Amino acid sequence: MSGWEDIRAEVLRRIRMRVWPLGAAIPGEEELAVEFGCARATVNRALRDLASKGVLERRRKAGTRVVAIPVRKATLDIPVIRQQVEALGRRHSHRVLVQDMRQPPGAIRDQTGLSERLLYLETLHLADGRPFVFEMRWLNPAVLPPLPDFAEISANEWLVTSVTYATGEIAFAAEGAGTAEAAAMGVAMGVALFVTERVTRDAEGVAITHVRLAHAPGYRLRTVM
Amino acid sequence: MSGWEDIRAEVLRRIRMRVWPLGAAIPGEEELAVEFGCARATVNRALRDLASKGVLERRRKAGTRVVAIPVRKATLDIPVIRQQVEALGRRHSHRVLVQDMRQPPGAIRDQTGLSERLLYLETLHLADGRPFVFEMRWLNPAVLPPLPDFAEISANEWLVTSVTYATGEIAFAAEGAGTAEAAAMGVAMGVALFVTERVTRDAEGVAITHVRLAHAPGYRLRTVM
DNA sequence: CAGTGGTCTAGACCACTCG
DNA sequence: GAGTGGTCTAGACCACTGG
Repeated sequence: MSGWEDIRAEVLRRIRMRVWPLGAAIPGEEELAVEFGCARATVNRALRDLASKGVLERRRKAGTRVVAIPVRKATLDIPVIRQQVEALGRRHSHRVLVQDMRQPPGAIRDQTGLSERLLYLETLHLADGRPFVFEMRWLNPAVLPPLPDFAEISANEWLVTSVTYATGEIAFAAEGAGTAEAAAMGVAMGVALFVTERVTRDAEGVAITHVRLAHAPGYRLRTVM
Repeated sequence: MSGWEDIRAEVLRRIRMRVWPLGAAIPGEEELAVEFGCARATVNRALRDLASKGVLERRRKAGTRVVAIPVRKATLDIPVIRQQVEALGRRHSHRVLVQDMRQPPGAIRDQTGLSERLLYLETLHLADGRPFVFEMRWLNPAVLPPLPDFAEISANEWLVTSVTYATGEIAFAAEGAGTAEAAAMGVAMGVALFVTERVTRDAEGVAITHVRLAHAPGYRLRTVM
């Protein structure tokens, strides 16, 4: 027993076996380093990892304790739509249905903090020619480089390469298909669609884009714990 | 400039400014440590963090390069339902609607790898007395401690404290309300519901439980990037 | 096989925060 | 104020893998 992953495993074992009960404090790093016969940095690495996964809670001076009611954390991959399609072994294409400048509605203004006129795009993404995702996007030209021809490269893909590593919020929901979605995706109104909504911001917190993706019926977002 | 977070910020800046273009290799840790005037371990920490977020790709011998088409990673919190409800400032309660031993249907057998008879539970979770989540759960008694009275403590909550830090898979989808869900939640058939499906496994990979949570209309799963 | 990242060590200082 | 985790350093060895 010496690597930090071994130490993490031993700590987990003690939690499972109730050697360290839920909600209880565990020994300090120094003490564990002595017991495990390793450097404190190694213990630190193991405990920090478990804290990042919601198993432990750590505070200076207060020490480390096992979380009483764990809030598990899972990691999601947010790929570009073209990659999603190609990962399924299908061919991606897209069609721009709407592109103009317009005033954002109230809901978009609230989420982005932008009230000026924005570029609005409706794009249908296809997998092997069949509807895959219906995208409704608002772009803030004020904080973007010169825009390309979105018939050539989808806004979805252009943004990840032109705006590297921005921050923002994501939300997932289930919604019945609206008029535009039903028409574009060839489904009945009200059919349950998986919807992803995202606001992307630059380093100063100014909104770059707001996008709403409605996925075709049957779509599942997966991950492991 | 000296902490690992400062170094991470500087690396990100260079990527955004295209000093290091998308897809290109960046200097080795040794070289960067000299340039930044810090220890190699500090550079390592910064680069490892960016790799875990999908910005960099690292391989021994091959070195570190900027990912050409970034796959952003987001972290989700998976709380216990009672915590979710209470975080909204509402009061949680639950009702067990069905509890018996039965043969799992094909879909559950495929996902869990279990074909023997399992304990089946249908539970309705309420927030301030109104339907919040409809839970359909399969439990494998063979790998569980003695079961409690699920009218007292919901299976959802009992499991997180009795089966600490298990692994498994999660999937999210949008589905129209089925017969059981429509009746239990008081909504019309076919209404779009946000559905969470989870398989939990013990250390040996044996399925402990399969659960399907149908959230009441309006539910949104949120996170930040 | 050799270069690069992955990890460990022993020691040190610091920042936060509980009491 | 003092105890605990957070981080940094300088050096070392190791594991993986590309050429």
